[in-house]
Amino acid sequence: MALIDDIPKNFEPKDVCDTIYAKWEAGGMFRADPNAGGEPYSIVIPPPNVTGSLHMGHALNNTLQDVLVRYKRMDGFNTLWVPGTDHAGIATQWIVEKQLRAKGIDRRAMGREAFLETVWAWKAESGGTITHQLRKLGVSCDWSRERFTMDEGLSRAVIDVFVRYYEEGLIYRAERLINWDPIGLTALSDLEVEAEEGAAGALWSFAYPLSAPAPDAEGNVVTEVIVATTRPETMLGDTAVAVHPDDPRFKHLIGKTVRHPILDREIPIIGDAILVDPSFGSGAVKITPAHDFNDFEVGKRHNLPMINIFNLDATVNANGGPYQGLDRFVARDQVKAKIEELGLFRGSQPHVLNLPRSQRSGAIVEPMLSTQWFVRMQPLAGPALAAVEHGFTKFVPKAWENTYYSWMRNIKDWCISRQLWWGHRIPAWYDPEGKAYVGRSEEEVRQKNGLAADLVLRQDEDVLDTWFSSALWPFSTLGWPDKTQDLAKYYPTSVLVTGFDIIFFWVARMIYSGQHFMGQVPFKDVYIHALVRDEHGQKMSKTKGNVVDPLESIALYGADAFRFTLVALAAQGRDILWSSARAEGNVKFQNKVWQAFRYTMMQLDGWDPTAPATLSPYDHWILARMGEAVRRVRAALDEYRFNEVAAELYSFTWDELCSWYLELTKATFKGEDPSPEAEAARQGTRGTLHAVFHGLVRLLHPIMPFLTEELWGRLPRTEGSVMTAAFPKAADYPNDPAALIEVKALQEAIVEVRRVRSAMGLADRKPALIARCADPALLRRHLGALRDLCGVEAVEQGGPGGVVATIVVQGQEVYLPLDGVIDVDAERARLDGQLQKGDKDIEALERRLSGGFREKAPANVVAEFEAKLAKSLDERERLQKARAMLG
RNA sequence: GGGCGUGUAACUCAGCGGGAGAGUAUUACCUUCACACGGUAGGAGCCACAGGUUCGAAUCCUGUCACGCCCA
Repeated sequence: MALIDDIPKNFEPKDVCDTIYAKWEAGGMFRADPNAGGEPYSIVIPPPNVTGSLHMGHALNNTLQDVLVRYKRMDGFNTLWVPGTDHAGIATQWIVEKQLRAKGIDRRAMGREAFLETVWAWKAESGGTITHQLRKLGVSCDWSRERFTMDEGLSRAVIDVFVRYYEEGLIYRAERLINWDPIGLTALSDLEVEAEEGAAGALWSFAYPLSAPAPDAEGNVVTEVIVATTRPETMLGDTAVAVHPDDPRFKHLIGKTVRHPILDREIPIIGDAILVDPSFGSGAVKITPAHDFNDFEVGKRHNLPMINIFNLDATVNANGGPYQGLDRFVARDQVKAKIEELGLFRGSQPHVLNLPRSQRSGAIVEPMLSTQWFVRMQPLAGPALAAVEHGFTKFVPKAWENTYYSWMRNIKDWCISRQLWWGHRIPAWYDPEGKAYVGRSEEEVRQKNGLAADLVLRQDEDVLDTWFSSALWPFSTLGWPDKTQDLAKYYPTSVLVTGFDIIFFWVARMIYSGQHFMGQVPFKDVYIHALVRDEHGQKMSKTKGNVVDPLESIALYGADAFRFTLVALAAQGRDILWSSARAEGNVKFQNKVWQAFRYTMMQLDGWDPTAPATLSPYDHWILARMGEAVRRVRAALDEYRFNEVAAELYSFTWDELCSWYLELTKATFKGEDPSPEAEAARQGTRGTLHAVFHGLVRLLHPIMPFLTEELWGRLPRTEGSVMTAAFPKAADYPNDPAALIEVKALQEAIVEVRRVRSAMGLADRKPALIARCADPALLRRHLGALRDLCGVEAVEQGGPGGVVATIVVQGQEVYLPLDGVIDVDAERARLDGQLQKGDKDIEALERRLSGGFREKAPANVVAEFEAKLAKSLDERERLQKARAMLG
């Protein structure tokens, strides 16, 4: 039975992918062994939300990591890719709360422990979803090392870090103005607040009456100070009015007071040059230190009282007097009405402002005075900045380093406590007086502080920001704080692959955490990829408007073509617009590889690697081209130029291997010549076909793992999995300049003959043509190929005569007698077209070569263009002669 | 307000100092024994606009316009 009979006519990913993946996983092929040899190459996965499901961003992110890991694994590195998931505190807690609410259950009513049990149950139920979806993508991560940010080991790392930071004075508890989410009822970090830009608001002005009228510089009596605000309700918490100390309009009022028109209190007028811009608004500013970050700073500078006017749900509290109990926006309207009623309203104008919103709940964030835990950032940021500045960690593309720098240079202390239940509980205990003790456990706290056994301690109710644990991911997943083999072998990791949206949230925090606890940055490179625009409809809506589900895409195109598409689209830039047309094109590519393989297998029937074999120029040529392709693919992979990897594989496979080499081998196999020379040639070509496919399958593997595994299993003389076969080296494929020149000449001849045929309206191979030229040696060497690829049956020696079409190959006229085949007019028209095109070329080249080009351009460039011009001129001359002969 | 990015063929995008590229779509011809998910040949672009640097600019610089993102 012939080899090809075993091979299905088409590649069916559905039928084989799951089986292949299961075999890899069961075979332990993803598993890393720190004791094995090889230079380490390690990656930690950006952990997706444990209860999430795979979206296009994950698909891109993990495909790129898998490409790198598979490449390095094949290339002899000791490779580890650590997978895992993130507990995603706020997001997960809210999902579960919502589910409970649907059943009419309130989490507070059920209590902390019962609630956490419910969350764990939900995690158990849905937690496997995304990791199973990742498997569909073909990722080769070491599932035996899968981690979860809340598992025992990582929790221990979190507690340890908290305690160490605390002991070093890098974590403190204090009352500060923080971002408060009045719907989620928790503090947020600065990063969890997003600005809703361009919200329509009003700049609303009112007057504070002076407690005692005062004369101004010109002696006029001043009775009020006008202030403007976008949040009138906050006047309930005003504790000052600020003016610029040099503003002649107000200078004399500094130190005087105004009367609060609603609440019975005096408010000082202060001078503050930092906050007040005399040219903005009235030049006077109301100050609400407890509900505005700028005002808070003013309050600290001037020792102002800080009056909190809101409850945690952003209703007005007792300090708001008559408005107590009202929602902040209801209170706003009532305050405005009251001011108008009091005759103090002084106008309003439309104002565009940025509304701070909670990233999770969408609530308008309220700055609130609150006691929370913070990480002191300055001491950590310094070394983290230096690490990138000195290149210990490199961002690719480099431009992202500026983003990192600008954030790190202006970094503020990080509020890490969250008023949630799902997360790492803060390891702090309070005695009845409220004094905090920090330690790894209540026992440790008691022991360390010599607390009496009967002293009641109460653990902090709050949990840590999820990113606090994510920040430790590159070393906590490797076993830290224990000194593990994994840690010794695989830290620091080789590269982090992630999107630019979490440079601040995650990348920066991992860098300083790694430096602080491991003494080394956590990764050498950070590859920042674009975001796939689709599901939020930002740009995708233009064409389809639909969310693209990676699992649907995998079902539709197969994981390999899907991955190939993502890689091909992964060029530098900020956006990737998913293109189903590209995906469809890559399904065709996948099929092309399959069909080329079928052809190869057909020809490998009768291959005897031990038989005498000689290589044709075509064999030498494809091997040389293969070497070049390997060189380029490696270079592109090494520099994270993923789209170039895909483009190179595509064009080598299709445009060189399939379009030329496979076609050229047909002539070799068609000959029935039984001579030993002919048989040796056939064996040589069989060996070359095998060598090329043996290399190509490995070269394609990192991007198309399933297809290549399937092919590898069918290709003779392979063993094991392609996953662990060596990645091709350029040196495996000898260069052969003579073959390159020879085949280039042949290609030129074939293309020229085909053009004549096309222009004459002739079919590709019929009728057969004869070529005639002065020196037929070159063409005669390739008669088989000429016959096969452009229907030239014979090459004669001779000149023009009769009705001929003329082409120029390698500077030699080649005549194609066309007596009785075409009329002269058609050839005249064709030559005129050729000449016109040639004239355009010559004109462009002459223009380029004029001016100062010869003097100023580098010699090699000058030579290159002069050669081009000479060739074009020569060709034109020959074509003109041919044209003249036709009259 | 500060910073960054994008504007290239009908569509989606590469290229980012040396004669304009890919996929899809499109035109003509071809049911050739790997592949019609194919083959052969072609058409299609003042590379947003205006200046400048250079022998040479889609590519570098300046400005303008449009769209997008980040930070305050």
